[in-house]
Amino acid sequence: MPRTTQTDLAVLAALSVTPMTGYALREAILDHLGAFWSESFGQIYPALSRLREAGYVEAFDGERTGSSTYRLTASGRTQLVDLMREAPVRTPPRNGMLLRLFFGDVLGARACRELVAEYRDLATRQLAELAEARRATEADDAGTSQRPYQLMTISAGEHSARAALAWADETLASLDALVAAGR
Amino acid sequence: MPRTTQTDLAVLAALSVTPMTGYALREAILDHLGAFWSESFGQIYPALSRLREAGYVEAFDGERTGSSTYRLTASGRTQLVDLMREAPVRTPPRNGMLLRLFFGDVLGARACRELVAEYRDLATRQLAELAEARRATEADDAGTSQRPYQLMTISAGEHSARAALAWADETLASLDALVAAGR
DNA sequence: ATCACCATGTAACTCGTTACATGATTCC
DNA sequence: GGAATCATGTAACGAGTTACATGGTGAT
Repeated sequence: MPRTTQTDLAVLAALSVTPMTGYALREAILDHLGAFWSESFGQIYPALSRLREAGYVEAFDGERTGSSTYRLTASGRTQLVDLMREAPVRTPPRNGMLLRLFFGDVLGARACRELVAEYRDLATRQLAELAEARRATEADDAGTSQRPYQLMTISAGEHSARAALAWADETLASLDALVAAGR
Repeated sequence: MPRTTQTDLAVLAALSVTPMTGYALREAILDHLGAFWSESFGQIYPALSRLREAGYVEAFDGERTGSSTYRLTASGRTQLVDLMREAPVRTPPRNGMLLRLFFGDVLGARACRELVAEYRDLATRQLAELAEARRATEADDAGTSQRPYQLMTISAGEHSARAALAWADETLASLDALVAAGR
């Protein structure tokens, strides 16, 4: 089994939709995949060099001097499908908020309340962003074959954010009860 | 702002409950925090050395030769509280399943269905584990001051897993419709 | 004795971020 | 001409995993 870079997969997948510069790639990933994926420049540029050497993408001069736009090659598309078929890599969980809450008696109910309240805000913001993304996706006439899949990922975010919200409300109530009961 | 290791926080927090060996530490983290935290030996042992040099933990000989049990010192408890008060580190999201689903037309509806079905299974397993954890926590008479907090983290897992389950069911139906409509 | 488990530790490797350096273009 | 934005790239750093090496203990 050869090496598999998660970044390669994301980059090839994004380029399969439309050719882009490295800079635009990052923006596209942030805009469209931001809820469940992220890449930084420090990953994207080395990845593009690697993929070009492997023949999976090719660069052609962009509109500006000193910028190049990348497009997927035929072998790049094959590689993309291969990478997609590999089992997703599970990132080991690391939720700093829940870690702190688990040991909440060290921190005190008041401080925990703040942690959870912040988490609730985050979920609210995510819901708003997802609503916007849903509207944009449903309005977009191009790429109708991609739309149902994109809506599924948006729905995943919505389910998750609503669950976070419900949990936060329930937990804030419990924490308030703890505070009222003399910490 | 000095360095902050996530691992230090987890280790100090776990040792605040009861003294342990490095090996037991890993088991405890896996058992009790597994749903939202993870540490490997490669992190734990160096962390223990570091923390001992800093005076945050001290080792005393364990029951076996060649094993030492670590306990939190007074300054370690102070440090623990300080670390807890720091804002949780946000891990950038990386969900390989959703990445693949977003570009689902590259992969095809059938393969996507399998991805989602696996995800559903995972959520089901998590729910079972959480039910067990809830029972164990509610039955445990020791450390009653920690119990409400532990139940909150269990509830977080339950909300999240139930949301994953609901989404998966909804999405499997959509994918079936796509397959039926001629892929 | 041998197997399973307890226990410790390190080295190699991958991944990923942040900060920095650099420069072009566009808009005002 | 100055600011914001587009664009590329690298170096330093931190975090984390896996695999390996090593040995003690307890039960059968």
